[in-house]
Amino acid sequence: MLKVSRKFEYGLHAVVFLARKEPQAVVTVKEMSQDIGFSQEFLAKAMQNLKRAGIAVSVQGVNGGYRLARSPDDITVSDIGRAIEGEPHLMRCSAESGKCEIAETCTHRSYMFTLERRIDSLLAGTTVTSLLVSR
Amino acid sequence: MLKVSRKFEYGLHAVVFLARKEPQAVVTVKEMSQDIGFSQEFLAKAMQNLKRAGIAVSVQGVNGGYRLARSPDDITVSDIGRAIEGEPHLMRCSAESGKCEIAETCTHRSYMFTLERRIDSLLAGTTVTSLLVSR
DNA sequence: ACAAACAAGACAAATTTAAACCTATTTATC
DNA sequence: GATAAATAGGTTTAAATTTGTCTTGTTTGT
Repeated sequence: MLKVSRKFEYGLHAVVFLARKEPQAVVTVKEMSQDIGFSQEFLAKAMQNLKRAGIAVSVQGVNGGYRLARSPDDITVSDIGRAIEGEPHLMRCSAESGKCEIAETCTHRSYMFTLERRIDSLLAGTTVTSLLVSR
Repeated sequence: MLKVSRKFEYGLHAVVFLARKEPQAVVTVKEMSQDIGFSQEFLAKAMQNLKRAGIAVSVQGVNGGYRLARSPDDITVSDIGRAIEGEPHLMRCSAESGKCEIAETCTHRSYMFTLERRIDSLLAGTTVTSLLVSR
């Protein structure tokens, strides 16, 4: 219940990894995947998602790699989730009306949507910086 | 991102359906699936989960069916989620240490666990009764 | 006895996720 | 300019999960 994908885990680890480096340090996918122990190719896909979402910036060519596009203070778990898994949609009807057979007569949708927003608010309130301090 | 399974949706609908009936009314899976428009066989599986979790009570034989085991006030979205999809585990390492390659050296697990608990608290704070009032 | 209904395991189909493969492009260095 | 390191991204394969169906059994009111 409520679990995130492995790709999300990879991406989150990578962002935390980059956040621990000097602000503008460029790190290769190879280095990250070796340090973390994940599939290099698959982590590369996650990094591409993060790049397209404006969370990471890529540097091509030799000595290339990735760095964070902005301060860890300004990147949230919600941002990473949206970048890799798309918008939060607790129920199918939230993703697209018509996806649920009884959307018209359903009386509890609106409350579930509220719940969805509250969950996302929790994720949006968790910055990468807050993940850096070990507790 | 963050989506629940179809089985969960079916189960949630069924619980809300039962909650709208008189307290001890027994309803068949057939009636519920026809009213709601879901696969009868599959909804039956969801009902079995709800029964095992002590959320619904089954009545066998002719005129049998299901009724809620307790007041809608005392059934939460978290209960239904646990009954159908199991415990909430945002990350693999929360489900079982050793499921993640870097659990030992991972510094942000604990914070993610906190986040997991907070999300579950939101679900646990949403009773079926609160889903009944249309807004 | 019969029919309606739940119980539950086994199976099959469909979908999603994870991973691998391959080709192209970019760019620093020699 | 050639080369090698790296990202870009599409295609395909493999694995896992979800969804749905089928079948058999049990319970119980009529």
